[in-house]
Amino acid sequence: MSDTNSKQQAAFMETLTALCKRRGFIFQSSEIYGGINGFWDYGPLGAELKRNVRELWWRSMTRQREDVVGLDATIIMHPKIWKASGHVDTFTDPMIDCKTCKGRFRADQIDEIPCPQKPSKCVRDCHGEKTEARAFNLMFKTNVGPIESDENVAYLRPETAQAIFVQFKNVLDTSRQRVPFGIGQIGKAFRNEVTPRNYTFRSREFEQMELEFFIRPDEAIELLCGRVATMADAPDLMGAPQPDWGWEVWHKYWVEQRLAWFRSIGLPKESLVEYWQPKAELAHYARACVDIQFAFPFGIQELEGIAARSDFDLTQHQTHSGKSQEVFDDELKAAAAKLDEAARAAFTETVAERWQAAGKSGEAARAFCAKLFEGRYIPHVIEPSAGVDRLVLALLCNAYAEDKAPDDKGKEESRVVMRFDPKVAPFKAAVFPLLKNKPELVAKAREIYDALRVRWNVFYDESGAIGRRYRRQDEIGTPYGITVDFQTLEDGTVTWRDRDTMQQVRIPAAELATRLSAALP
RNA sequence: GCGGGAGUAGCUCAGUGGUAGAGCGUCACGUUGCCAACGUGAAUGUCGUGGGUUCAAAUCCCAUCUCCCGCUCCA
Repeated sequence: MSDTNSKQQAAFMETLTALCKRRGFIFQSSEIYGGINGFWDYGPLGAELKRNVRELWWRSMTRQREDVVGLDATIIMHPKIWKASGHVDTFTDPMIDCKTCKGRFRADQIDEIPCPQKPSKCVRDCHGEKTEARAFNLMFKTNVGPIESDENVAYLRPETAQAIFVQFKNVLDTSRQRVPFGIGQIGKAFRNEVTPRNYTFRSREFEQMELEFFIRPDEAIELLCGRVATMADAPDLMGAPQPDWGWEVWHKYWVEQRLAWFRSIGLPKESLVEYWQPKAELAHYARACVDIQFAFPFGIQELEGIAARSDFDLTQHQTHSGKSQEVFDDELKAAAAKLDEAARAAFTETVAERWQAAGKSGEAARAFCAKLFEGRYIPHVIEPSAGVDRLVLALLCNAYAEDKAPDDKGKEESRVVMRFDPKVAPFKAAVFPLLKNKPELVAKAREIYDALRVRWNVFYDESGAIGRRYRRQDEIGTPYGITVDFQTLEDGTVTWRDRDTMQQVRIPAAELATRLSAALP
């Protein structure tokens, strides 16, 4: 990024943050006490915008799908969950900083790690000036109960995913779902980031919208369908999921579904990047991970990660809790029952060879196959996990526009307009009486306003010249303006003004609800 | 964590030791027959916070918080 670009982009972010504050989208948390780093509040308009995003996600991911159900779990959970997930071990190590070379090292490894400046010596023995070992933990810590002790330490969840995994069995038992199916959740998560940066993009308290979609292991699909469909079969990813889809197809399916959703709420196709993490970048348990990225002014950054996590998470929780996370699949058992002894042995050996080629144990493969023949397995999972706050920020960045508009004398003036998709816009419409000092206009406008606000978030404004009121709504992204004038009193029509084109048409007031419904499916 | 810059009205900013300001915005009243019109009036500041120097601090010093930029970090 060039220096000039970098300055322009910083200036853009300053303009945007100023607008967000001035109009009540986003405030710094605890501002009157000097603020607190990495925490942000949503003002009246931001709260509406964010709520719309959550509602649209929830609707498309759970209510409009037969195969996904919802969950709303607690933020504080049993600390063993974070042990099982790997978060405690990875993030509670005491760390030592070297003031000389600026390196940061795990305290238990300073005898092994060579000094970056003088590799012949280990970090312990090098000349660098080092800090005391300090606890370095990205999880927020608290105590359950009023007494602070090591016995009752708990953590604020650093991700919402684990709650879904640990309630997997309860949801399966009560929701009448069967694999493949998903559990969706929206909720707060907390990470004690080293450097919160880029406005709300990386915050210490943030909200996630996550789906854990549980699928059969490929080997089970092979038993059921005879073969496993892959991307080479060119499956229809926007159509209905098929029983022979393996993890690869399911993973790509969710990438496509999610991209389509982002476009549906107003992010243009060209602003979105599908980034496939190279093998070396993947976490050890992940088979594939795609980041859906957005071209923010400060760089191309992740909005959502879609990971194929195999059976890692449920297996971890089965091991740590001692509670089986296996499902029973009677279709699978029936399919296996049709195989004779020799066919089963052949299948088992094929799987064992495949696993061994991938560096896993043949013994484990044989045990796994024996379970499969009984209809039992631990489901694999595809995880589309999105950040609500960074998506709201993307919508704000994407919506901001300055264009030229004529004033009342026909002179060109610059206009700030937030081009939100109507579905996410905080206010869907604004209702104005043309003149405030004409009681009959005010009464009619208020009548229309009262009728519309039953269904939509609608704004009423009577102060100032009409053009000024239009511009105020442009700046907060209200897509439609409805103006009551003298003709309204005669024939019941109003003017309907479009935010983006500034065109006006006369329509009967009775059609307003139909118009709004059409724009807000 | 390191280095640099910044913090004064809701926003953008001026003010370098001596009465805290401007533009825009907001609110009220009047005016106004469709794109930031006009008139009159009003509100809003412990000058980021805490301490120090001084007769006197927005201004000088120290500490601290927050924001921005560049490194570093980011399961």
